[in-house]
Amino acid sequence: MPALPPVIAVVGPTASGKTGLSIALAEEFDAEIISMDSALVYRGMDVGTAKPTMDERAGVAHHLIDVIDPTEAYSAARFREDTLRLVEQIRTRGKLPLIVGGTMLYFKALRDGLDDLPRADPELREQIEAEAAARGWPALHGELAQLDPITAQRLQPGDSQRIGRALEVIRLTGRPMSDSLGREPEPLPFELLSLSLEPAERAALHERIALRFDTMLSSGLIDELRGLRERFALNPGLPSMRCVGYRQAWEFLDGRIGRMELREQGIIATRQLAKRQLTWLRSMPGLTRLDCLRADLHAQARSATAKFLKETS
RNA sequence: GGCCAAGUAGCUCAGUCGGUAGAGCAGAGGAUUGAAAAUCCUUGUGUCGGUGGUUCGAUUCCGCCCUUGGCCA
Repeated sequence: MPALPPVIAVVGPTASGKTGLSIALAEEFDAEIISMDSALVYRGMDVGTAKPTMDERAGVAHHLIDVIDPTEAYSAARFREDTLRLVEQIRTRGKLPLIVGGTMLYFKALRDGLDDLPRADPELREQIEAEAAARGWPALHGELAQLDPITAQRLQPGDSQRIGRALEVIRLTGRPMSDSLGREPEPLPFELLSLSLEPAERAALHERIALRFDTMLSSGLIDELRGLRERFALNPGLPSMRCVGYRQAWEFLDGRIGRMELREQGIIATRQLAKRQLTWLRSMPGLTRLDCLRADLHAQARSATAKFLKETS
């Protein structure tokens, strides 16, 4: 049976060195990079997302960066569609697809697929949001318990996002969300090597996170957000403005917190993000785990990649 | 040097009319199906600054000492 074409993924928590490693791998193996990052999709959000610079992108093609405005929303489903299409296109050009990022829901959606559910409906979401503001999320959770007891049971009464989504699905389809879940996952049309960058010492990652956030502040994170607020009709509830760093900078620009709190809370939020990403990674099977703190990380990644390409050719 | 206040969890603090203490934040663990850098759940033993005294028993009352603020010299 013919071997499936190879694709490489580089995943890991924030500040684990994905960008640097992926560009090195792309140059060595003639790859194009597909960004798997829910924050890099936003045009104009460069500093606070640690987006690869124009220099870094000059030598290696990057995809799924700067694809929407900060007023818009992307999704796991769109990522999966876009990525499957891009993998095909990149292979047509004779290049290696290299998927890089830290948005683990997107990664799961890519690997396992998604069930057949309706896409988000902004107006309906607004409506549900308004109901929640009036009655509280526990009340909507109670309503969900009537309409979709299976889903309601696995959700906490305060889990606004999932309760809202479950109600949205019912109102759009007339059927409970639980009816549509749990089909057999379809296999990916390619062979995937997943390199997972995980720090042996969490404290060392925390150090990097603090240093990087200070760099973001001195590189103009606040000015960047100020400019975005002038160019776009933004509000703090938008997915883009809930991104780590931007949320805190927003509070700072509104005068609700000072510079010290901005720094402290930004670093804390980044650490908590990294922790959630690591929780995802620990639960995921089939990853090739590398210690992102080791000096020979690139060499290890290179040799794992070369071995994989040899096996799949 | 004198007076006053404060020293309790990594941080900010509450509290014990004397029976060895608990919140928020941080940290840690977990969940995760079209907003996911989101959203949510679980998790708190620490010489209660030190040392003497009173007491059956002191983190709590008293003395002294130390540290940090403030005021006065």
